[in-house]
Amino acid sequence: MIRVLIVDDEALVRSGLRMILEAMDDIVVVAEASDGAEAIAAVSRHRPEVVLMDVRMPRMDGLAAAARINQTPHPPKVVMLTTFDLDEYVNRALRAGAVGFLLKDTPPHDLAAAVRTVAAGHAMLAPPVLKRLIDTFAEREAPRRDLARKRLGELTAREQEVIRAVARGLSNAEIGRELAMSQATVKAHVSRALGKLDLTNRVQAAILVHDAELL
Amino acid sequence: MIRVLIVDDEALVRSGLRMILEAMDDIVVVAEASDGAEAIAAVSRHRPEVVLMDVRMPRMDGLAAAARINQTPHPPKVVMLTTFDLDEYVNRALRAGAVGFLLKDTPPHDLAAAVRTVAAGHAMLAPPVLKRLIDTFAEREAPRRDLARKRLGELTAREQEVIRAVARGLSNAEIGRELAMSQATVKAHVSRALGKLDLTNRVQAAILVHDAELL
DNA sequence: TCATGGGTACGACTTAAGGAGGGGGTCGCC
DNA sequence: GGCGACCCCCTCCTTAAGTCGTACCCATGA
Repeated sequence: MIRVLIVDDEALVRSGLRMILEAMDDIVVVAEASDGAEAIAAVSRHRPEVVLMDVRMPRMDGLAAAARINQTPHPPKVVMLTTFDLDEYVNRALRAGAVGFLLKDTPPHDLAAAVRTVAAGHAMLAPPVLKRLIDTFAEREAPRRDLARKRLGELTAREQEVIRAVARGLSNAEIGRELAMSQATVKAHVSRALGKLDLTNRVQAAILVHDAELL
Repeated sequence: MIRVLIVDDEALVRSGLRMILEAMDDIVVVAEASDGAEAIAAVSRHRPEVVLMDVRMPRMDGLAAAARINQTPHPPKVVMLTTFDLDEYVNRALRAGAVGFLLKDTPPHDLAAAVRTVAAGHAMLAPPVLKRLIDTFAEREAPRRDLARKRLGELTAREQEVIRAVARGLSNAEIGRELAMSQATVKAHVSRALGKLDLTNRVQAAILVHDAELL
């Protein structure tokens, strides 16, 4: 039997979820809570394996509650529920330690499957949410990274070496030692690189390298 | 009818997949290919909606092929297949534009469901893969970020403001103008912040702020 | 062939950053 | 009222960073 805690500020939503889940013979709803604070209390009292929790709630919201719940000794798997798939929620929820993210219009069958999936230790995201996550991951980050790489690509090999060392926080003297060139040459490379990249100081260059995700 | 292209270097795997998929009455396998190069040719010839492609193949591997396929005008949805859930593959595959990632031991029913899911425009990852993705996303990055935040938290409010401005690549003079304080004060704040953080120059501070993902 | 241009390298010079050591001021708290 | 923490500012000084001019190597091609 998978022990589930339902958290939502609307009683109607809670009873709807309860009905769906209680219909499964391997799932039991051990408690309900109507906000984050109650949820935390309910977790320690009822020790559920899975928590289905709304994102938006009065007093303490689902994200904060999820974070708190995941700091307890043997935390249950937290699945966030939401009406809309707002991606800032997704990222924050995952960082808060949630292992699932479902839309409230998920069909009963899928809901039960999701509960079983997370109870089995797997992560589970509704397709639109997953798609959004991938988009964020693969595309939203990529343009800045790719632009940064492209810009760095305009530098000569030696300039790139120097600029990467700059981005590690090294001084010109340290770079000179590391790359076996005089400090004057390091400065010349940095200066030429800054000119090519249209930057005014080495901190900006360091930021660019970090955006390019090249250490 | 969902038109599918199967790409794998082993004929046995191809016929296995074909058998599973052809058993579904809404899916048709329009072609097979045995490596990445063939896959690209087959995509332009047969215009499939979904491509099921092995990651590891001779000549051109699945990741490279996926990237090339996604550069074509109306690219099909690419689902990567793999035996093991090596996460470097996952990240690279998603960056290459793949919208799905399945393990080869996926049950027939799930395989068909995955094909329908991606054909419907959704993303689809096998649970272990998804879990790994989330872990990478939510946890592997987190420690460094949290440590950086903790360290920055030791600074006073004003010091933090100054250091964040530093991390944007501003000079002391610019920071002074922006925060309405003299350049001397900016220097004093920077200097004390560097001392507290045990750093030797502003580039290192900038890196720290970027690790903290603030700004 | 020798002229040209890009890459690399250096030193001299100017400007920015950082350190040391102060002096005030406000605010909250014992 | 004294104390500590934070904030703001200053001067003097040292060191680091950035700019400019120049020189050399070497490939490319007119």
